Amino acid sequence: MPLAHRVPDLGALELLLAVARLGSLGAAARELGITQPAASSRIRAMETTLGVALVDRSPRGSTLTAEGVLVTDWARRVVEAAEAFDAGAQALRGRRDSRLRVAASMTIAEYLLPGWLIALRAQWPGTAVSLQAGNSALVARRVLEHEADLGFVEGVSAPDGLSSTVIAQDRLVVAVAPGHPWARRRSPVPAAELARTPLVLRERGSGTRQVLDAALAAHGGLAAPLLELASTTAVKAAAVSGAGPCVLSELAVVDELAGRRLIEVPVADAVLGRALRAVWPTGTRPAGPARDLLSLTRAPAR
Amino acid sequence: MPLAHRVPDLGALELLLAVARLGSLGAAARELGITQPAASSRIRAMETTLGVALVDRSPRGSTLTAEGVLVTDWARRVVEAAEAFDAGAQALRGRRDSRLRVAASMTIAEYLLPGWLIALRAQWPGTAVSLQAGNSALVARRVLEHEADLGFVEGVSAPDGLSSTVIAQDRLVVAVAPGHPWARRRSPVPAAELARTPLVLRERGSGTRQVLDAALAAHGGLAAPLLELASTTAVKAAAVSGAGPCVLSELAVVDELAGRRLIEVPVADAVLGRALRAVWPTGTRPAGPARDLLSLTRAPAR
DNA sequence: ATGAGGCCATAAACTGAATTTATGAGCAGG
DNA sequence: CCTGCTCATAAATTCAGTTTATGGCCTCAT
Repeated sequence: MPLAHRVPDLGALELLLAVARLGSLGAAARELGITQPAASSRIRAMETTLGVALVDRSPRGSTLTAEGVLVTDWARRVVEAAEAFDAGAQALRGRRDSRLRVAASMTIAEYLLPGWLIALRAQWPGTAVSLQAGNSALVARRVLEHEADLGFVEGVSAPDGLSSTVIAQDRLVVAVAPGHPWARRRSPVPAAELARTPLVLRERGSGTRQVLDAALAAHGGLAAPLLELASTTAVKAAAVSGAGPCVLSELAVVDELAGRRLIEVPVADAVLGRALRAVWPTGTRPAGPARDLLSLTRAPAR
Repeated sequence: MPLAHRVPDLGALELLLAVARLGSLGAAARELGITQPAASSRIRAMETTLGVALVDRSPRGSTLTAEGVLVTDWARRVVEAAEAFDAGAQALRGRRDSRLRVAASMTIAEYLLPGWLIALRAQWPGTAVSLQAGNSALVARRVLEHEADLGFVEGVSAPDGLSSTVIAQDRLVVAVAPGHPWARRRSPVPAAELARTPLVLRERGSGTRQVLDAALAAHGGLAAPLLELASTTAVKAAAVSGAGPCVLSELAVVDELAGRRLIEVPVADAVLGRALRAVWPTGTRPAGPARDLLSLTRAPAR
């Protein structure tokens, strides 16, 4: 039952990617700092547990089989997720003495920041980053007190005393399980109907909840929630299992929408957009590493 | 340097998710079939290597710390990628005697199929699936010869002798590295300019190349390629490192676009869309597991 | 209050898997 | 025909994760 027994470990997946890239077991082994027999043995172990030949070995190198190409592509996605984990974890560990101290809202820290950190590392290696995640008020305070060099918040406007630039546009999405009646609607749901429908929501006080409250105030205000849950994950899980419609940041549900575990329900007459902003103390322009990071996050025309 | 030493293994990540969900080390251990001290030790090891406390332990259970929530969310993405890997790998191993034999083009097998398989497993557990990946001609042949119950191809029209339904709309995307002049263009690139620009492409004969050839035939035809590479991955890598513009399926570059390693360049006057189709022998309607899978893949209005 | 039952931590022995060292065999190219 | 690359095999070693066994802490119910 546990996944870990059926999926090769990260080291083996990384090795497979190196073999694919370098075309040789031995070269891949050298790159990863292990010996060639170890690499040979790991690849072989992988092939036996998967039941598929992955590489064609020859006296002048190894190339992937057709199945190997596919497996390698799937492996790449696992390794990329692990890289994002690593980038985030390093920032979380890095503390006060870091060259770049970042404070970010949960949503941004969770979905966007790891990617930025990977890009930052690629472009300016050696930048030590520390991350503090929390709500908008915490981010604002850290930046104002110069405990953070750069902050990231989602919200309609920037907190007092802070300059900001919009780096992306987020959007709240109404989503339901595929079996829900709204999943088959052709026309958008009127905001008033959304307002009077019991929803699966985060608890009062979350940023998402506040935006939703404001957007539906003109349409009669939010009905009593169907469920009030403490985390984005719990809200998603409830909605996927059919509890009812949920409202979450687009960033939080892209995967579920792509995998059709949730279906987006268009809404009419309500503005559910919100800006994602980088913020810094008014007066001081971001410089050094903060400026580098900012340049990576600027949203293009999309 | 190797990633595997800094990122906890999949078992530990899975354990962390179970702890988050169940609120207890012991309960999580039971679910994963290990003993409580083992779970305690793994979580502790994780905390020391990450340098961050992840769970608040108490005599009546364990809850995640603020950092723990973030780490768990990042871990979830790794585990989800591993689940996709597992689903794909199982289908690759499953052979002739499977209840559902699928043939799919590389792009679909790589990006879409694992998600479908996970959904299929969730909704109809115990369906044994076998997967054969290859080009359109191979998929068509397997389906015609009843070696596969269902096929998935990308292309303008369905192969002869096969019925089909469009399950999604794919699109070829022109993308460049952020430093490329086209990345800062405000106006779309005219098709004629694209046609006379040397591009980074897959080798002649690939589906992507064929669609591009057809689309640009009316605009002077493709210029000699800047680079001709054998795999989608190689094309992406070349484009990311600034070799020049590449043209790839939208599915292949969503991650790079989201992480701003590549920038999409809009193109005027050229139709770069193509349908993704499920195909089956004319006459026989998909039934049983094939029908179940088909129902999962039908594209909604998006 | 006091015992029962949940939770987690610690210690020591065990097990097994991954690794290294050492070696051999096949193929290309000077 | 030797040199240098490739990968495979075998045996010894090392190390990490696990289990078994125990103890402490807290809450709840008697």
